[in-house]
Amino acid sequence: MTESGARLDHLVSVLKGRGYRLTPQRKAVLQILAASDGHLSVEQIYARVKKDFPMTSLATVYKTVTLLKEMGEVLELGFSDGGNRYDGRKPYPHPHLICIRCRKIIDPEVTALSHLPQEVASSTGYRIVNHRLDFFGICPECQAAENQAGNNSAGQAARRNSIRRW
Amino acid sequence: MTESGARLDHLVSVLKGRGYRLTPQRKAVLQILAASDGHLSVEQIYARVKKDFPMTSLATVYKTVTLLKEMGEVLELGFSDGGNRYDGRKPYPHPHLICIRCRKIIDPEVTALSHLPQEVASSTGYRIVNHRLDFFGICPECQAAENQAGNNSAGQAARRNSIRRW
DNA sequence: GTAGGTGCAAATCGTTTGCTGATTC
DNA sequence: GAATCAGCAAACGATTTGCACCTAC
Repeated sequence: MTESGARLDHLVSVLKGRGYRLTPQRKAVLQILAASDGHLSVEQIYARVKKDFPMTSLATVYKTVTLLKEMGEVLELGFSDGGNRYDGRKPYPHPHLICIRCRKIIDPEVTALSHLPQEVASSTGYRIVNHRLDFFGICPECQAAENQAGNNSAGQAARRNSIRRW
Repeated sequence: MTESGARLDHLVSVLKGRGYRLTPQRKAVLQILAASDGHLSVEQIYARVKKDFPMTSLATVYKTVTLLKEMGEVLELGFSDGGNRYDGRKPYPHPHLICIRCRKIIDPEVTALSHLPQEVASSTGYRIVNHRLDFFGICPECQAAENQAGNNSAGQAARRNSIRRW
């Protein structure tokens, strides 16, 4: 069985185990989340679901994603500008690396972080339940594009206009 | 001179140095940011500004905070549920510890993190320009409150209802 | 005097919700 | 056959914006 197939089976069993119904729309969302690279927006999920179920509504996608999030089977990467992303394959805290130009997100390997929550808990008395580590930068492709644009004013304007919040 | 006084002078000089006018409303926002604990919401800033300038509008507070953010003099802690906070004293990346019950935010001491951006840059080819590390947990006060509430159903309902997104 | 800033209200946009008819189990 | 779910459209809430008037310089 494929990795995404196993993940899909798990999601289905968790859903049914809690007494939720497996509608075609939900199954489509689960499939997409199980097979994704882990950084989909709701709009992206919606677009892919509609290929199979054109009458699916955006609200249903939101409801399903929220349901999975509450069950701990999807990790929400929330951003204040509304560009939220969802990871249905690794629904536990892990570092992310986000390109501020093209919004691509990857999972970098970062060493020796597992002790940090315990360290913070010990020094502050807080009970740590979650954490998040994001790096923001410019991916190699966007760096190349910027270099190619050179120092002409059009390139500078493009760079100015691509500044985003995070 | 006090620390917040020095910080205020710095903010004023940066603003004027870039040709921006120092209006009473802006000065009030700068004072509050310079004197704050570093984790104010826009609404909190607005409420404090209005004590001195009751006719100040929320839009002006937003504009001033955005201006300072673009100048790199305020750190925005954006959250996807809209509860954004602003730090006018330490406008550079540093870890935060957020209570998911009362929303209190403190700056924990976390060791040996400065090498991480370089490590990620080396292994991925990204040019890292920013990063963010947040810990989410329950502060000692809220832990005590939950223990006092005990295992009665009212306490459990209170805990259920206080779950927030992050 | 004038460019820039303020206040107001309306617009924006991702997300949530109320409701009615349809569907899973 | 019910309780749950989907679709729709309206509501929501933080933030942004257009515009007419005002004011710091």
